Amino acid sequence: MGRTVTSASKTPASRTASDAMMVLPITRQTVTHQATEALRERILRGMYPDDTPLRQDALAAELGVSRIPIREALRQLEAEGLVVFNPHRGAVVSSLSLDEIDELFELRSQIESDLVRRAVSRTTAEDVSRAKEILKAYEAAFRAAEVAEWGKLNWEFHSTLYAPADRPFTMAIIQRLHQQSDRYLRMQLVLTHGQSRAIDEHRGILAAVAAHDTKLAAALMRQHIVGAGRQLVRFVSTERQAAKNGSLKSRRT
Amino acid sequence: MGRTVTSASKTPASRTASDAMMVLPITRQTVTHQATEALRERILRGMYPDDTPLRQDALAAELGVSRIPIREALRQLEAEGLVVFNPHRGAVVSSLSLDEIDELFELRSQIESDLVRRAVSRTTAEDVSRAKEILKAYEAAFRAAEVAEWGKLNWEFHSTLYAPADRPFTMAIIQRLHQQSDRYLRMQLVLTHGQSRAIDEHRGILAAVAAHDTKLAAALMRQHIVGAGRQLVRFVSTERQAAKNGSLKSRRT
DNA sequence: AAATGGGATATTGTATCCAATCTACTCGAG
DNA sequence: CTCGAGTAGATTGGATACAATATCCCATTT
Repeated sequence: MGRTVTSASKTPASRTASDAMMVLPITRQTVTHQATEALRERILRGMYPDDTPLRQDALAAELGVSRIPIREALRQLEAEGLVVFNPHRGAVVSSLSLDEIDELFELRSQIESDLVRRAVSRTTAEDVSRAKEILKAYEAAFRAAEVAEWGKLNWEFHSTLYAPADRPFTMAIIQRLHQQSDRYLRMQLVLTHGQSRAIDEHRGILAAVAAHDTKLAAALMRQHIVGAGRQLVRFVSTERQAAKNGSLKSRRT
Repeated sequence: MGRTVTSASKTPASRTASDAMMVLPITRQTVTHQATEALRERILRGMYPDDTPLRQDALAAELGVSRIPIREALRQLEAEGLVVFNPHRGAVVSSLSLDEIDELFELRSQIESDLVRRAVSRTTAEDVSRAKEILKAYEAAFRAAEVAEWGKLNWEFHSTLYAPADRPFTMAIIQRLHQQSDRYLRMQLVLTHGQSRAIDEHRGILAAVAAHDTKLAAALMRQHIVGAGRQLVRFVSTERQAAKNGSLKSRRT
């Protein structure tokens, strides 16, 4: 019974090394696919902040392709919830309200704590050591505030813990929710320079999983996500308040 | 605080009446949008069964448009999980394995029972009477095996119960999961001519909601979904076994 | 001075056309 | 007779070109 790791199937440790060897044999990537990945990456990295209008011509020129693959990519990202289309007016990067961010994290905590619960009993020593490896890289990226790496590694850590549950369908959904939350978490990470309880919490969760303490692992995971959500809502709240005041001030000049 | 009903915002009772008046003023629908809806509808109705290859030329001719809007529609449906793309080989209607169907319903039961739990205390008498109206139409469609109506009404009933929870984000996700499950439930509905406990179960759930019995409502909802999932897995299992035997026999000739 | 209307401009939406790739079939060699 | 190479047809992927729509500015009017 093979476990599905939902597109995060690259082994995390040897990723940089294997990429060149894995990808070269299959240069069979369609331009639309590449455009989708490029745009998703840029949105997630915060290169295009919330509510940025996404001009098809500009994106096409930037990526060196025509508008057709851009449009198809935007459609896909729309369905992923990263952009919003307005007929004849173009697409903009989607923006979550505070309520939606709150809801997002509550939903995540519910689903992901359940995933851990299902996974723990099936988790092998190998799984744990893999998670440990990822966690090491994660902490480095976290401290260095390397937002690009951080997001990937955060997902890899979580998904490694969930993988033994063997729930590909649920994983795909959770991965999208992670995408959405990471957009804002990264922002917070950059501006707070890594002030967070995330590292300790991750270690605690991993320890509980390694000890096969199902209840504890699930509870810690829930707390971890709920806590991160609360913290993030506060952060975004003050950020937006500041931005609003700033725009008011500048409008007044 | 307005409740979001996630695109099912048409009031169900006056739908047929209001459609003509509501839609005519804004004929501003893009062809891509119409194509997306048309194709989604057809897949959900079972007009294109699982694994049907979706030829862009054929679809374009059928809808009387060029291939561009078709391709964009297919991209969107891909992100919704209804079709799968193979580079340079075209799109096919996606197919769920038995394990995935099982997982789908377990996930639904988890999320939806939680939604009911949150909703009950805020449910008004008006909400209940609306649900009652929908249920009436639902039962009629169910008995008549009008698959097209049935699916919509089933979702409307469920979403009406969940709406007071005020969880737009979760609702959007659940709506997609409903889409996936309905594809198979409809098949079952047609072939079993409405043999199901669904009607009684819906009434029971609504009664519990009306009585503001949170625990009972949530428990019944969970049972309803889990039960439907189990029944469906059995049904699809035998269906596929039969299909396989049939194809074996025909291959032997 | 404010509001309204018209037109220029920018941007998106769709169709047509060409290139790249896959599939299936034929033909020939072993 | 089987297997493989090669070629023809079909189909998708992508670019260019054109049409439809929205936005913005400015003139004109009240």
